[in-house]
Amino acid sequence: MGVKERREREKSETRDKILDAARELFITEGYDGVSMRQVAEKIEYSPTAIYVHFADKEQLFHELVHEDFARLATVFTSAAMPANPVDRIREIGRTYTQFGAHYPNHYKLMFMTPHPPAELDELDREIKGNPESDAYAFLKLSVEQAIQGGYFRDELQDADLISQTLWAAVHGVISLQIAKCNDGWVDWCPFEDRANFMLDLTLRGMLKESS
Amino acid sequence: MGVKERREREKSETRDKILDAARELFITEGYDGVSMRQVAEKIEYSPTAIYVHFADKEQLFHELVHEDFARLATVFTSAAMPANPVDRIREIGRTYTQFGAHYPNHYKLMFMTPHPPAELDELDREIKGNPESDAYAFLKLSVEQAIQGGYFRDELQDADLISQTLWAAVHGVISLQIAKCNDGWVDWCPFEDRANFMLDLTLRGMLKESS
DNA sequence: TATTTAAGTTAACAGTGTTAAGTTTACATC
DNA sequence: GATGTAAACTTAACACTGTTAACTTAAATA
Repeated sequence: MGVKERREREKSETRDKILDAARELFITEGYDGVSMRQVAEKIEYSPTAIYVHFADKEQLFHELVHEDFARLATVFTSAAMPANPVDRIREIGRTYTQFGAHYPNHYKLMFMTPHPPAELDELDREIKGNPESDAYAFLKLSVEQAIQGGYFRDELQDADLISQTLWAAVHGVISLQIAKCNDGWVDWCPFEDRANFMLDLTLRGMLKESS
Repeated sequence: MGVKERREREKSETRDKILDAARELFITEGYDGVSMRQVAEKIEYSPTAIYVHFADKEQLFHELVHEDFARLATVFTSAAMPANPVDRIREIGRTYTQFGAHYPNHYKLMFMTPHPPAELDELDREIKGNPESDAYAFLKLSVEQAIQGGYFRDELQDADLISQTLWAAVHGVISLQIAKCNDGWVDWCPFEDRANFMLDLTLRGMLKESS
């Protein structure tokens, strides 16, 4: 009676093939630069075969985004993260920055492209809020520890507000870099300088002592 | 001999009609949500008539972006801007935030969509660097005044780095709001709170006295 | 009046995401 | 072993996209 299992395994294998091909293309070519036909050709299936596994292009993309959210969270938890919460926040920022600089198309898909609401499924609800699989939750945990450790000024108590603002700060540097790196209007400072300065600035704005 | 002038005027009139129609559609529907045929229908021309005035969709979009850059700069200079450079920087941030919150699709086009390099033409070079028509130049001027006024910590001397980081900070809040406002993963704090906190944080990180 | 110029149109091409209908193939049941 | 069923996959097609080439039209010039 292992037939059903094998069939499911086979199905999820081609599903994964689609995901892998799509990821590779999306990363290099961007969302609009990739067609369903290209994805199909890469795995030597007909274009419509994809629709057996995914409702549409949007959902295929969504699936990848979720996978890579989780992967980013893994990097956060696995990497040698400092014990000190403030140092850890800084390290999260650095990791996040590198992720964005390294995979700009990927980053664009994940954080710069508005998606329709897209309800959370069962798996999502399991991941959400878990610091080991949810990057935002990991950041928030570190912020909470920094608050409890008395590192931040006393009036700063809202871990969500602080986390979201830190995130936005680093995201601002990355996304501006991706969207505007070669427009002629602004003479950009080196990306790394901007990223470092942003982290210094926001952390200094929150820390108790201006050592 | 005013024939040539009249013809040019007529041509630029239909050109403007195209721009106005395109703007209205782009703002509400976004770049990908608008087709050349829709723009054409709105002004009751054939789709290909647009190509007499613009090389392609990209350039039509580009033209709008430049116009609105200039318009934003006008708001900056015309509005009652505080004389104190730090207060002015704060006000610039507020104005910019409102612009983004009010015209998200517009903002997306201007600051969240990567464009090809697109060389500057004559008009562009005239605008660039002029605080009255170039929003970035206006911000940078205020930052320079804040540096010279001794408001910032002494090691902060690079007006470009500071301006770009301030811009990135506010941009981070706005763009994250636009791209991720209704994803289920993060329980977002109110947008205004995040924007205000970001301005407080970055300015506090730069100011001399932590009053 | 004939010629030129250029704005605007029609028809078409190659591409897109997606759907409906048909095929194939492997399993389950009689 | 023949028959029925389910589901992965394909073929053909639809309605759309941005864009080009060839044509029309109308006005200004010579």
